[in-house]
Amino acid sequence: MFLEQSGNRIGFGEGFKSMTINLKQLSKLLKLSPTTVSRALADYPDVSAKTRARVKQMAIQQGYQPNPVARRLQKGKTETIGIVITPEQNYFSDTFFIDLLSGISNQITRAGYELILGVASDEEHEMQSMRRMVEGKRVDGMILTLIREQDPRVGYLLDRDFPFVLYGRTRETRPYAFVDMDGKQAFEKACTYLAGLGHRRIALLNGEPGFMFPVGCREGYESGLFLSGLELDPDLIREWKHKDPSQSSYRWTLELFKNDNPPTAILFQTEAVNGIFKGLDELDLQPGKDVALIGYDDLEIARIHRPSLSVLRPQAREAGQRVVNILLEVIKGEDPGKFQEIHQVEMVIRETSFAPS
Amino acid sequence: MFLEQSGNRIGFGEGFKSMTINLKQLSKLLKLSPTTVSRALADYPDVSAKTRARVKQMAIQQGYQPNPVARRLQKGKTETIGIVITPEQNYFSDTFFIDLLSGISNQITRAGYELILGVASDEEHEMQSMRRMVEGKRVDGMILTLIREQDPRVGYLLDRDFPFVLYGRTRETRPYAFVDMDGKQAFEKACTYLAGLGHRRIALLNGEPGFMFPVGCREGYESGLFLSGLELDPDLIREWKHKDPSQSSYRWTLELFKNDNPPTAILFQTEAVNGIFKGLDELDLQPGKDVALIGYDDLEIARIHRPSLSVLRPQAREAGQRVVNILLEVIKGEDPGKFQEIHQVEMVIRETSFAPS
DNA sequence: CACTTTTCCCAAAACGTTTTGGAAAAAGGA
DNA sequence: TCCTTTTTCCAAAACGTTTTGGGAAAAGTG
Repeated sequence: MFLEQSGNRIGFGEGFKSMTINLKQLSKLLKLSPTTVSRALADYPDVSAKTRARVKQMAIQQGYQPNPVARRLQKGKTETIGIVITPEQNYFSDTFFIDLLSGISNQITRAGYELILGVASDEEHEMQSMRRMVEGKRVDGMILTLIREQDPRVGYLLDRDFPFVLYGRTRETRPYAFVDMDGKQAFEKACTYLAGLGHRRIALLNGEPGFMFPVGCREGYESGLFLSGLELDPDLIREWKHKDPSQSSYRWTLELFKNDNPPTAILFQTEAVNGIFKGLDELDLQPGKDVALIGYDDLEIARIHRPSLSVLRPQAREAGQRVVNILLEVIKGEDPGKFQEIHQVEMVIRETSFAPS
Repeated sequence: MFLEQSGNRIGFGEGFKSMTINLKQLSKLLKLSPTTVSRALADYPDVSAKTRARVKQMAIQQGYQPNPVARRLQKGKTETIGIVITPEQNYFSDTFFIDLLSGISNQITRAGYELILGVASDEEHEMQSMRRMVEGKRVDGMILTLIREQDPRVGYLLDRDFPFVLYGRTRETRPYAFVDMDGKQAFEKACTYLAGLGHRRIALLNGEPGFMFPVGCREGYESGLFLSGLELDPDLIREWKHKDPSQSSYRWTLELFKNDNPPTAILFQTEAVNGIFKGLDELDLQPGKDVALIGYDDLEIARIHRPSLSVLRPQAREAGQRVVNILLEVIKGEDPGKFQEIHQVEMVIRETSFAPS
C-alpha cells in the first residue's frame, strides 16, 4: 500500500532512481482497471477516445513502459531472435559482416524484438550455442550465417520445425527461407566485364569448398568465360584456405604466375586481397597495370588501397533487414518456402580493372 | 486435460516436434507438487535425496528445461546484459574486439545469462539504444566499450544507479567499475625497449583525443622517454583520425620524415598500420630495417605481414571474462568502486623492432 | 507413551502483463 | 415508453516459474 502510494509521485526533478511504474500503479492513478489501461495503450476499439487519450498522456507523463518479461510470458513469445557467430572464420574480419549485423539489429529493434548473440569458438560450440537458445526456449527464431554446403544446423532446425532464415544457401531438399547474394551473377558480370576489356587469361582465386559461397562464384566464373567465348583452364583456378586466407592466397598467386601463359586478371574474394597484393609485389607486378583485379566484398582495404580495388559489392545492410522481416513472417506461421530471395550484387569499378594493351 | 495427457509421452523416436514439457506436467508425471519438483531441481535441502534423484532423472529423461521467461518474471530479473556497438568506429575492424566479445559471451552463457546486442550508427543512436535497454527493463546491466574522455553514457547510468562496467576508463569523479588495459605501462615498456636497443628518435603516432585510450598511450610514451633519458620532441608526436586511420596515418608518416632529424622508430596503435606501411613504402624505408615499429593490438595483419610486426598484446578474452564477472557482482549489489582493474599488456617481439646500427 | 524436533512435502501467492467473457450504461428504434 | 443495439468498462483467468508459510509424518527424547 505504502509502496503504491509512493509510486504516485510524478517522476520529475533530479536524483530520482529510475522509479519504474507498473500497470497496476498506473491504472490506480487513472482510477481505471488494468484491463482498460492495457487496452487503451494497445489501441483496442472498445475504449473511448477520451479515456484512451487520458491514459496515453498519463503513461507518457509517468514514463510507463510495460515490462517486457511479463508480456512475453503472457504472449507465449520471447520476442527474441538469436544469432551465433564464430570468430575463427575471418568472415567477420571486416565491415561486411558488421553491415549485415547492423541491418539485422535495426530491423529487430524496430519490431520491438531483441537480438541475442552467441560467440562460438568452433563448429561444435556453434551447434551447442544454438541448441541452448532453441531448446532453452530463449528465442523465437534463428538467423544463420556463413552457411556450409552440408550444414547440420539447417537439418536440426527443420527437424523440429523451428523458425529460421539463412543468410546464404545450403544443399537441402526440404524448403526453407533464405536471403542470398547472387554470387553467380556477380562473378559472371565481373568475368564478362574483364573479357570485354580484352582480357583472355582470367584466373579465379576462390574460397575452398565446404562453405557454400564459393560454389556460386565458381559457377558465375565459368558461365562468364563461356559467354565471352573463352575456354576454361583448370590451371587458372585455385582455392585459398579459410583458415588462412592471406598466406594461402599469397602462395597461390605466386603459383598462378609460374604458368607459361599467366593470367592478366584475377577474380577473388576480397578477404584474400592481402595475400594477392603481397604475391604480386614479390613478382614485381603492379595491380591495375600488369594484372587486373576484381574482389568480392567492398572491404575498407579495397577503398583505401592505392590503386583502389574494383569490387563486387553486396548490399549487406539491406540483406540483413530482409532476413529479419522474413524471419518475423516465418515466426508468425508463414510458409518458409515462400521466402527465397536472391539479391543482385553491384559492381564498383575502381582502379584495378583496366584494359590490357 | 487432453493436452497434459499427451505431454506424458516420453520424447523418444524420430519426428517429434521439440515437444516441450512444463513444470506442472513434469510434476504430474512424478506425482509430486510443482513446488517440490522446483525445489528438488534447485537442490534445496528440504527435499529427500531419494526424490531429488527421481526428479532429476525424470527431468533429464523428459528434457525438461524451465521456461526462462517465467523464471525471470518471478525472480524480477531479466538475466540479460546489454552491449551496444558502433560500426562507425573501426575499433571493430579486427580480431581484438571479437576476442573481447568472445570472452564476454562465454562468461555470460556460463552464468545462464543472455547477451543482447545493439548496433548503433552514431553517438546519438548509441545512447538511444542503451536507453531502450535500460528504461525498457530489458537488461540487468550494461557493458560499455570504446570509452570517450567525456562519456555521457557513464553519467546517465550513474545517475540512475544502474549496474554497468566499462571496458576502459573515463573522466568521472564518482566511483564506477571498470576493466582497463594498462596502455601507459605498455607504451612505457615499448619505448624503453626501443631506447634500450639504441633508438634515440622515437615517434608516437597516437589516436586523436576524444577517446580515452590515447591518453594512457601518450603518458606511457612520455614516461618511457624520460626513463631512458631521452627528450620529448613535440615534432615526433602526431595523431591519426578515428574516422580514417589509414589515410591520416599515411599522411602523418610522410610528415614525420620531413623532419631534419627523422625518427628511427614509431609507436602507434595497430589500427594505423596500413597507412604507416604505405607511407614508409613511398619513402623507400623498410620497416624493421630503416624504421623500427611497435604497434598496440595484435591484429591479424601484424602476424601475417612480412616483416611481421612487433606488438603490444592486450589479453582481450580474459578482459571480457573479467568484465562479466564484475558486472554480475555489481548486479548482486556489490559496490562498483571495489572493482577497478588494470591489466598488464604483454609485448611480442617480432621482426619490426631492431637495434639501429 | 507423550512430547519435541526433524524431515519431507505442498497449497497458495506472487511476478506484470494480456485475453476472455461478460455487464452496466448509453444510445437508438419502435 | 420499452426493447435492442452499441459503447465502454472491468473482474478473473492465464502464462510458468519461485517463494512463503505452513503442516503432516517420521524420528528422536525423556
